[in-house]
Amino acid sequence: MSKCGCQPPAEDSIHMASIELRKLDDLDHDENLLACGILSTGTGKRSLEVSRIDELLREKRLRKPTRRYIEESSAKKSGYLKGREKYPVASTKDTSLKVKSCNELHNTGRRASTVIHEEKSLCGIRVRRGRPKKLVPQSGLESDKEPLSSESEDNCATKKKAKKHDRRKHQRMWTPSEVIKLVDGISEYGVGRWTDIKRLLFSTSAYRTPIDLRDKWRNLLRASGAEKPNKKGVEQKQEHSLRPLPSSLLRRVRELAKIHPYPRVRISKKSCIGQVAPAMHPGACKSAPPSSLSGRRVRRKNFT
DNA sequence: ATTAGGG
DNA sequence: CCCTAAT
Repeated sequence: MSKCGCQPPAEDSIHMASIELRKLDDLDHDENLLACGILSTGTGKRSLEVSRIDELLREKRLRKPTRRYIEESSAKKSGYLKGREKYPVASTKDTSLKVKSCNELHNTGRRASTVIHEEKSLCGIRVRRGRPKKLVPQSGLESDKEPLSSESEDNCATKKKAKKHDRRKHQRMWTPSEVIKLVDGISEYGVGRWTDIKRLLFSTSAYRTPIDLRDKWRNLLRASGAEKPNKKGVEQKQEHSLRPLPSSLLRRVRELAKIHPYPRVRISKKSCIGQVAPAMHPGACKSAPPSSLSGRRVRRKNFT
């Protein structure tokens, strides 16, 4: 009978133990395990068990847990989870850091190899969005994780083949529901209010920074063919995408594109003389009311 | 701190 | 997506 609740050493005791170790790389626990093993085995085949335990210990000593490994392992076990980070301030810190690094690199000139190395490792542990860290399960963010489909979220990311292509570390597919929500938010609050939209509609998303929303909107515009009427008769190829957007969405996007000057009115390169901003109809667009320019940072009631 | 634009 | 410049 094991009094400490540990399983008696079995064939795969090592495996189990390793898992345990990974979970909580703690010496105390390890010692507990050892004690448990000894106790449970009693005096019978003690030598054998002891040797096993010794092996176990050695194994542990050999491979260090490594926080990264722990994190990844834990994350994978729990399905990698869906949250990414918090989106907010981390980016700033990260950016500044990186910028500084770059500056240093430029300043020091040739002997940058060290710096480069540093930056690489820095990128490796970058916390901006890639690190699931601890993450809470989908407790609160169900509103976003509609039961629609796929939502594998993780495996469809970017790790597939691009390991060295720094750009696009990780992308997440936009689910139809997300796009709908985005369009919804844009139609409600107007183009450009990305932060507001993010806070209101994607507050639980954990990924999807305001910039992402804007980018997605840009892509939507491109996809809906609402941009660039093309002076010449060149027809826009519909770009048969692998993920054809629902026609309803397309229509909405087009509508929004009509009333929202996202790509900002194209001002002629040389002359902006006759360019008058096409006054948008008051009722059509709630965005950019000149009067609210000062107080546009109003916070909506947002529940956590 | 956010946004727009470009890569 | 990521980065940078501009506000």
